[in-house]
Amino acid sequence: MDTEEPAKSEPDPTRALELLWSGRLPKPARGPDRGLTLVQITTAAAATAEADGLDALSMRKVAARLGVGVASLYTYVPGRSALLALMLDTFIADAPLPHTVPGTWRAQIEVWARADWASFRSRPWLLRLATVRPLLGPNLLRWYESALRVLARTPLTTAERVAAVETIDGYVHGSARAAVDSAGADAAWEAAHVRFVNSVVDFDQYPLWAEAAVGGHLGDHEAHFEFGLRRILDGIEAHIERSAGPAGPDAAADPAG
Amino acid sequence: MDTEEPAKSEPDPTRALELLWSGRLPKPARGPDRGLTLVQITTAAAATAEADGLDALSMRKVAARLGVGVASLYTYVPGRSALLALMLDTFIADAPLPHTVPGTWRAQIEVWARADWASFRSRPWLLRLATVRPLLGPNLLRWYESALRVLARTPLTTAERVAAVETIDGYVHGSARAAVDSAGADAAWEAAHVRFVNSVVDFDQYPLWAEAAVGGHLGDHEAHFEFGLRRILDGIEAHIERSAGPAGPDAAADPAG
DNA sequence: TAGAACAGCGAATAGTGTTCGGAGTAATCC
DNA sequence: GGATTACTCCGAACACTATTCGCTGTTCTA
Repeated sequence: MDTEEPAKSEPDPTRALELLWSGRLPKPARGPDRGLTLVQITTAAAATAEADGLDALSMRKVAARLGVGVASLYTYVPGRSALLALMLDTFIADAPLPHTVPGTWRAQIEVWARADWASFRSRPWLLRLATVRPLLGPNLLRWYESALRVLARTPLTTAERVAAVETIDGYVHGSARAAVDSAGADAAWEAAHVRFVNSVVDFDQYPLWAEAAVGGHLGDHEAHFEFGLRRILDGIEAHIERSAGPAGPDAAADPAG
Repeated sequence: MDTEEPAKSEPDPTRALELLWSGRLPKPARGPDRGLTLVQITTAAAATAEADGLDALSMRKVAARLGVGVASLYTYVPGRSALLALMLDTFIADAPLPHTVPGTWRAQIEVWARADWASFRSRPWLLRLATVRPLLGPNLLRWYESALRVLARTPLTTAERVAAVETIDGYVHGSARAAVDSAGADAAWEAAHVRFVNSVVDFDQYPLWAEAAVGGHLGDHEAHFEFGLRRILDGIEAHIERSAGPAGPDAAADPAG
């Protein structure tokens, strides 16, 4: 068990933001050309995270992978935090833009939620990056606009659209986190955990939990996710229908766009 | 920006679990009595987390607060991870047990969700601890059983009850995380962030986002949380009513207990 | 050709979790 | 009572981490 905090309150996010939005390093006016590009660095960092986990992503390892000294990395990127922000904005671009998906608003949200879920499950490090006060990069902003656009097809107010996006996003993050954490467990660790709990817990005192455990329901994260997603969308849909009123058109039937 | 991984795959969680479930240290058969209790250590750790954040919770600082050497701490607790697990199970006990709340199942869930939300907002470190594959301690198990008991008042199946608990829990965690992250931002940092984004982003390209931003909707986490909670509960309620069938009794009207 | 501006980086600083080995203490055994 | 044993406590060390300083060498400009 181990956790971490958001940014060490870096004094100024400006340099990181400039990197994020320009996407490349300015060519030096004097002196030798730069030996690396931002893309190379971001890719190397992602590869390290993929291989060893985000925790083991140290500046030294990234530098080593790139064949440069650690201190050189700091001439490209202001620090580890900025590098993580670059990774997030780069790989978030893989997610499809919700408003380009065909179908009703509901179908669009389903695709978006499942795509994010799948992405977070296959790249746990991305989930961690996405859930700690991200710097607003161009790809994240593009995605957010697209998500709002999906909900703009409904009669929801601006405030409600934002709330709906945050609701779905929060839900996907929260349940992906639960799934990823339990999937990331070491098998031996998990076995020892289960053995201990079985040996020490009086099952009669926790009958419902015991029933769920023996039924194998406690670890079925895929099913939990789908169940919850459906409930949330049902709830939003009911709210939309109420908002539109019985006379209003069903916005869900609008063509995609 | 900064994140962290779950456990460094400790070889064996057994010692930590024993501590969690016994709640106290065995009296030594030989040698001097122990100078500290588990409660003292957990309290000191929580105080450190409260003061400096979870990131700054180092074994050295906890030891210093207790007036002992660092190495001594390791004779009480197998490591930092175990200490964090103890903190979680200790402070989770503050949450009310859902099934003891008066009212319908829906009222019970609302209390539980809001209590957790409030608890996470006031203790950001608890949220982090709760969202990284927690060791199952006695208080966490008690809470989970209680949550299942709330849903056992409805005609949901066992699998659905678990899914509903996970849905609500996932949602609360996910949206609390978003709220906590943005609240924890340094004011100067945030100001620099906003200034940069305003100077660089072409608002016309992101009209919906711009509209939400100027309307002040992007940061209203409390409203987002309430909106989402209502939708989720609406969705669950509709599902329950469908399950019960038009002839079935409305489980929501059952007396508490 | 001198100087400015830069790239790259070795070494140092200040931290981290954890372990090792020894000193002191108290109960037990002979 | 004296020796043994099991224990607590902890200073120092190990192997890491992010970040910064100051130096070397390169390239462009005046």
